[in-house]
Amino acid sequence: MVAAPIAETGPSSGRDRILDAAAARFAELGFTETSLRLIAGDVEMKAGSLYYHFGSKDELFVSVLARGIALMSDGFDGAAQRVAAAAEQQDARAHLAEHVRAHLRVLHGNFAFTSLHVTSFRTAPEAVRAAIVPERDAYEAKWTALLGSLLPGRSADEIGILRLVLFGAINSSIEWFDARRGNLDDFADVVTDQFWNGASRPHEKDDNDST
Amino acid sequence: MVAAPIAETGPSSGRDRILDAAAARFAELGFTETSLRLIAGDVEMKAGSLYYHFGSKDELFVSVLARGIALMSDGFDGAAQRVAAAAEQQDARAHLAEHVRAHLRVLHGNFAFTSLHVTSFRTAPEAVRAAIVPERDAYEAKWTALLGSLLPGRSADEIGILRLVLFGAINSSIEWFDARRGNLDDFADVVTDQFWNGASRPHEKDDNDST
DNA sequence: GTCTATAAACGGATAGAC
DNA sequence: GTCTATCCGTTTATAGAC
Repeated sequence: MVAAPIAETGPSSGRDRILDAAAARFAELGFTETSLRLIAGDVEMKAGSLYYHFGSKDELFVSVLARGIALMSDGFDGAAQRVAAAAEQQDARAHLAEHVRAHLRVLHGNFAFTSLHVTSFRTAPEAVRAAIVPERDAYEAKWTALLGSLLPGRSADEIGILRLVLFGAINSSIEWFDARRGNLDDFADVVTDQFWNGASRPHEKDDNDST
Repeated sequence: MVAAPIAETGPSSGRDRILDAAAARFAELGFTETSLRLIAGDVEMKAGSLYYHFGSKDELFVSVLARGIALMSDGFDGAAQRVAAAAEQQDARAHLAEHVRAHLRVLHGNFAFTSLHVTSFRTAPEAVRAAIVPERDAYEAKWTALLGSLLPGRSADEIGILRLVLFGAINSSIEWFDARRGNLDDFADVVTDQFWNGASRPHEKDDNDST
């Protein structure tokens, strides 16, 4: 599945413009603090008009979250392809680094759609959570499988906890990382090194950067 | 400063009962989704009566957040005292483990007051954030100083990022850790080992547990 | 200290004109 | 496809009785 199909009506159709504006406001203010009147104002429409494109505020939010997951999932698959296509066989650390870079690039490169999964998912209406949980589970399963293959000595329980710890470390960066002040790939390398080698070992720079 | 002074009017005065109920609801539903009517109902009062104890909803939320930080800060100081009083001089890893355990124990042991700092701080009203930022900074500074002393080879920038990565890994546990299914001190040990030694090294159990 | 009553504003959602 | 107008519920906060 591809995350960004061009809509039939063109690149910036009414529906997509609403989706972009909604994502930006949800990311900025949270779900409940964002009113439909505010989103409508951002695309120079009236609140009632949104209901031609979306059935409810919940449905609009689900659409935004679904797009966020689709982008993350595509990013993971792209990283897996680059690893498979690498001329020299990569070691485990380089393999992990490729995926951490991909995750962080998509996360920060589509902030409005992806950050909501970190900040607003827990307090979202139950119906919203239920609608998006399967897609989230599928993405998390990719990571669990990856870590399991990279750390063959660990039990399934340990892999599960390590994934949560890694996600906590990486995803919390949306609350503080500022792309104008730091380089995202550099941060990805620091996190990978910390996770893989530990903070007590001197940091070795990863030169296997892909662009 | 002590975090839990007994109020003049007794252990469960009106004000403290409101504070406890508010914290529980804020943690469960978030700031905006929690109405004053709901909090009042939990303590068998009417919404208007809350204004005798608190000037506004914002002020009530700030009081909850401030108590959360005070508890975390006291927990850190307690860990520091245990380290200083240890008969044998502890190594860096054991020193870190003591503080990670203390942080996690206070975090999960006072969930209603502390989890809000992880889940609801970012979307809180600007006035609320401004009021609580100094206390948060002071707690973070304790950790920055600790990590700096434990990792003398690292630059201040690196220490800052490592603290954020560690906080992300630890604090995100409030979204998934269930004390009924897992042992919190065991998790603290896993996180400490992962942070200090890295996931690629076999896990060595820490026997220096304090009770 | 707690209550009732109410002000004033804002929310999601719908109906029907154009 | 978008607008206007409106319904109806909920919110924080205040005023004054008890």
